[in-house]
Amino acid sequence: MSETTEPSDDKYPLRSVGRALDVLQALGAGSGNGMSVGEIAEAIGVSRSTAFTLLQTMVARGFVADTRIGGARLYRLGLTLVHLGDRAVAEMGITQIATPILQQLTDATQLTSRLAVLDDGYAVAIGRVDAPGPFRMTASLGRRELPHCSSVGKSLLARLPSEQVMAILTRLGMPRRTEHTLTSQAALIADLRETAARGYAFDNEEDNIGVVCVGAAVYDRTGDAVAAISVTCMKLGRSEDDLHQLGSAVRAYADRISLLLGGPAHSALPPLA
Amino acid sequence: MSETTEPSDDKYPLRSVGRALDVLQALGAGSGNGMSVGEIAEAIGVSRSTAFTLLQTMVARGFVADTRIGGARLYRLGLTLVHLGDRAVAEMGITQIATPILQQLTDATQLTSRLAVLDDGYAVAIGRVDAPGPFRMTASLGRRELPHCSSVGKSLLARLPSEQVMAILTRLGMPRRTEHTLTSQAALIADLRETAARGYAFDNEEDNIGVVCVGAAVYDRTGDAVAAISVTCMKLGRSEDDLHQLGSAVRAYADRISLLLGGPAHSALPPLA
DNA sequence: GATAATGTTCGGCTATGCAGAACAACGTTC
DNA sequence: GAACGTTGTTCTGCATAGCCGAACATTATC
Repeated sequence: MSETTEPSDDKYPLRSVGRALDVLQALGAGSGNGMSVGEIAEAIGVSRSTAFTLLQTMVARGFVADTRIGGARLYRLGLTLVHLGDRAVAEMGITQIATPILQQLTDATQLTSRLAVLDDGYAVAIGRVDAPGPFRMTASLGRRELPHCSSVGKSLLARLPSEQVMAILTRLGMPRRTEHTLTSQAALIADLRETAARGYAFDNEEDNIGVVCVGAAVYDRTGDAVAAISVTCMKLGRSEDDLHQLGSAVRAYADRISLLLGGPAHSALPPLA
Repeated sequence: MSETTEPSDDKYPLRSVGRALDVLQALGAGSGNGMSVGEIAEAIGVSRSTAFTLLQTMVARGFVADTRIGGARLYRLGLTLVHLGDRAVAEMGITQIATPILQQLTDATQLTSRLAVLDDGYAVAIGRVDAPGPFRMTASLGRRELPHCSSVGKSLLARLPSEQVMAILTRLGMPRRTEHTLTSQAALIADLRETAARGYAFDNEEDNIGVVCVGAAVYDRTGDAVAAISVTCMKLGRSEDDLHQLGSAVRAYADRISLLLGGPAHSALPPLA
């Protein structure tokens, strides 16, 4: 997985600020073993001295941590970011309510479960309970994921008016991730209709071969889908029936969260506008 | 809790970057309901137009999220920060190993448990498992906390050579937080000696009246205290004996994490240098 | 010990980012 | 419903903050 951090064409008002953010994203995309000044400079396309100055200011504030190792310095993401990320999640409110239910869902299914919201059209996970055991299924938080090949994305899109869905899909595109990815708006909207009817969504190897996710939406007082939850598992040896059974289980847990928010269960939803 | 975000005397190389980071910290310290351009401008001490430009660049990158509400705009922390915070924690490695044990500790004690490391002398939580029930004991992640009045802080300091401890204490100061806070280096070092001997540390209403924490250090292959765990509870009606019993329980769970890291249990530690 | 590969500092030119004021879009009040 | 106040947004010009390249310092490598 060689993610290249593109120097994000600085057409933004504040160049130095943009570059500072580039540094953070480069460190976030990096191998995790830290980066040297030179590496960072190259990654964001500036001179070493510029990168150095950027890093200095961010280290002073705890946004970047540095560790000297002999004459060299390695830079990594600082813990201030942990704090801000935690605050950002806390401000969303849903997380505290949902996490215990996610834990129950993971206990019941032995699968990694996630909580996600729609952000600017993207599906973004804001909570997670890892499956027991050393399985290390990469479930990162806060990363923007395309909604058309994600169970939480589809759960959330399913309750949106189709003009809005089409606007989002047009804006973000529907790139093919696997041979099962739905790449036409018509196909996806048909899938969303089914999803809305049954109350749970599938990602059937549409994002990664061999991996399936099952998601269901969470509704607040106003009946809007404000979030979605999902579980992730291996396709290997699971029948259609198994997946549908999993689906109604996930939907049941989602309904429990909706209940805590004062929202309706899926079965009590008003029809789509 | 009226935390004022001081405009952090811009004596840093890059002014605009420093201000951008100020904006993030202001949003993090804010009420959580979002802030307007004007509020932010005032908080960090710049003109409205400057704040506006700063916000624009950060919104474009997802570091800040904006929500229009009528003609007004409210800014809050963006989800990109969640991603970076998650990456920062993931890069520390310990978290994945420790979290299941923290969960067990919380299950066994019904108390909120935390995992923390020493960062620049400060104690910083990087993992947390909340107690069941709606108790809302504020346990924020990633915030720098003074080590002299924290059970995790004291657990970590206890295994450091006393010159280093004194250097840290001198640098950070030992402000009085409650009537029980240890405010002299001599008193704290005596406490640390006891802590090192028994393998668990107390914060006995030293940070907040009515709240006690019990912590224990986690050791890696090299025998260094790389992290510490703790539980937090109300003082109300707990005897000395109860707390010591809790202490040896926390120590036992910390030892389990050390074991997973290939490090020694507390009882197998070499004597201090 | 010489060479290479870093990290760090310096200085000068330029473009950048700053503030303040003008403009626009709302909400509010009488 | 019109005048006002408030807040978000754009504009413009000047000063300086920030960028690069090159020199210097430091540490690994052979």
